[in-house]
Amino acid sequence: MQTNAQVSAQGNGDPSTQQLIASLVAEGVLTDPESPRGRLLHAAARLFEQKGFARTTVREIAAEVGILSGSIFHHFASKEDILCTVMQEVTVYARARMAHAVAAAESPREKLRACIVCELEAIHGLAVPGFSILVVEWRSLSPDSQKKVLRLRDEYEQIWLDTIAGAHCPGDEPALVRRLLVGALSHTYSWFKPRGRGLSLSDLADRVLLIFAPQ
Amino acid sequence: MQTNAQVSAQGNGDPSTQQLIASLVAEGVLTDPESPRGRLLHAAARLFEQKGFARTTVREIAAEVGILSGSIFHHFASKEDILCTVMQEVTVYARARMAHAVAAAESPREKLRACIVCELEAIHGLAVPGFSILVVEWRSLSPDSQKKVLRLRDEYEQIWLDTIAGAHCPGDEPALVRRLLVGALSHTYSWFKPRGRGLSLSDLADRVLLIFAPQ
DNA sequence: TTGAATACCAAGCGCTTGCTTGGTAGCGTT
DNA sequence: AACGCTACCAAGCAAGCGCTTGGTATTCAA
Repeated sequence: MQTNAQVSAQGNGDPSTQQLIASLVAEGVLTDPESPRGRLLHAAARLFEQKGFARTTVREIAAEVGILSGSIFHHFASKEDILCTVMQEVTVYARARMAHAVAAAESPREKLRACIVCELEAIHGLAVPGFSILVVEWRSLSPDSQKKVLRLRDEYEQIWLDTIAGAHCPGDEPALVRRLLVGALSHTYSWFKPRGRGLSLSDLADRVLLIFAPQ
Repeated sequence: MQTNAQVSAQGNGDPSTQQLIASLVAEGVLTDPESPRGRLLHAAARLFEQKGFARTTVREIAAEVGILSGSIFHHFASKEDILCTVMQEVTVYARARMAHAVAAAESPREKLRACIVCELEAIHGLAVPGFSILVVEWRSLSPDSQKKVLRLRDEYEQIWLDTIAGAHCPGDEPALVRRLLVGALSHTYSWFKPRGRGLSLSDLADRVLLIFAPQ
């Protein structure tokens, strides 16, 4: 494992990102983004994020990759299957990315900051395309599909809980802090613009850290 | 104004709640809940909250009040018009309720706590049926409809901002605190159960206050 | 007694939706 | 050359959707 490679916020182009994706594809937990199935998943994620699941049609997803709507069902059992797969792969990738960032940080407080930055980058489309779908479209999933995603989500949340526990936040209730934090961070999606001239993402992370882990 | 009538969390049955509604109806800013239009709005709010806007059909809303689907369009121009009206009336009512609670509290810190409790009660369906729709279904609204609701929403938010400014939260940035707070509180919808045997709503409000306004 | 307004029904139109079916082109393997 | 696999097309079905239209029952004021 390369210790000096802190995951950057510059998107999907840089080498360390591609390396992470490649290793996850090799593990079999991520679909190859170059494959037809992979390209469909990316197109669907983009559309679901942009317009929402219910307002996105399978015809639009198909058109995005240049095939007809019927051909989608060669790769997925149903429209919901697409959403479920997107959510699973997004979760797997986000988890791997955050684990990487936490391992690279040194102090407990820096580790917590790394988590915050990671999730903010994910929410704002700087690092994990489709991440916001996990929050917004949760109810569009059937109970069975929810269980599948939840199993992966638990692994993601465990990193958070361990990190919060290490940082000694007020009240010493990591689960509660995480719950308030995930809400606060998710909601930044609807007001924070990382490319604006005001608050930067790094500034925002500092402000959040100041409130949830003062000292 | 009756100063001793703190708005309770017991739902829609108690006298002070009915009095508040009646006065808003008299002002013309709320539809009479007994009227056909009012009953449709309540049914729609319930269904939108339960199943989401896209997954609720006008036929279901109509059936809920015992009429046929076509008859709905005697009262509303479109399905979206129903959603927009629901959101407007929910906002008006929530604002009135919170203004009342803030006025009844004495210290700045207690006023902030009153806001937190008010919004938690609203989110968890204890006081303002349909409140969660404002958060979850925002994107289901056309830009024009969004503007209409936003104008009312601003009045609601102003109460929050003034109250936060008075309580001197860390960083002294009321707008930022409110933004993190609204996310944290909204998200409690997906994990906090006010009727459970664990944390009570009042306990939760205390914990939130401890983090966002320590002292 | 008339007329307007309100609230609703009965029927169905036009459109979109997710998804199915039967078939084909290209490609690597044997 | 024959096979099988992957990826896709062409056509369309069945169902559900929001919404329209023309008409009726009831109520209440003039």
